[in-house]
Amino acid sequence: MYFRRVANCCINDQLPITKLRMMKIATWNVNSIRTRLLQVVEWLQDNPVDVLCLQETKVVDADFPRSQLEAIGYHLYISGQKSYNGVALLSRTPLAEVSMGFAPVLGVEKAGDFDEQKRVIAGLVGDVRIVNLYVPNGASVGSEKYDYKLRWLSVLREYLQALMEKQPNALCVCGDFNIALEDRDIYDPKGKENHIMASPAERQALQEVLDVGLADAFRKFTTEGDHFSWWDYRTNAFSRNRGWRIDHHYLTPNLYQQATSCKIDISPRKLPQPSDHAPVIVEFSN
DNA sequence: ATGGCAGTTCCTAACTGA
Repeated sequence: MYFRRVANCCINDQLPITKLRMMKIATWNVNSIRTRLLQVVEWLQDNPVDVLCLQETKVVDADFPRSQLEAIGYHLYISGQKSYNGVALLSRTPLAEVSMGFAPVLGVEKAGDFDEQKRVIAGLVGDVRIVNLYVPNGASVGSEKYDYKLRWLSVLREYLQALMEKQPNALCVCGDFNIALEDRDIYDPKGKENHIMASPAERQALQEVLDVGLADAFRKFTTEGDHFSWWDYRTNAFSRNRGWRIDHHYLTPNLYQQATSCKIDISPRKLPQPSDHAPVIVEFSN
């Protein structure tokens, strides 16, 4: 019901079957779209996903490198700023109801100043609403930015709650969350209790977001640790697989049920001049 | 304990990231 049924057809004019409709949604923090453009183009040619959610584009909308991405068949929806943050949705079909920031859903008063940083873009593909997020990093536990991160997550919870109440679509909330929710999401969780991305208050804040009714697509298929989506550029962290799983797809139950795989593609992380994050792809079938 | 590396701009120094 969340995908268009493509066609009913018959085998030997007897058995009507319905063709399955597949859909792939990927998320990738590219750490500057201008620096990573060729890698993104080549990755999309090898992995023609329906929607790619980008974070940390680091460019104002007027300077976003559109043409090469449009040339390979993607519609672009972008919300960027100078130097920092910035999110984008790339879709093979036009998206409906595209919105940037919290204000279109929460109103300007509740959104406050949180939309000054470009971290939220959402749109509707078929009956699936995709929310693409770049959650604040938080610097260090106890810092002013850490407090901002916690307050931002509180606003996010209200935003998602409102989205689900207004229009109960199938919801895919994905992006760079800058939080490893569980110890198995970190290469070595020992001594990380006071570490940014692993502190109890951050995890609790994210859990409260998920409590609106979202589940981790990756953990439907993979329970063990040692699967990561981000590796520090320093100290050869990638070659030693000292990583963190901080890029996620969180799904409402209807969509969670339809998920058939969720995989991290580490191959772009091996390239020269890589992003420090790897793309993560979830696949659905109805 | 500290810094390691990378991207951007206020560009050869300072900032942010995670």
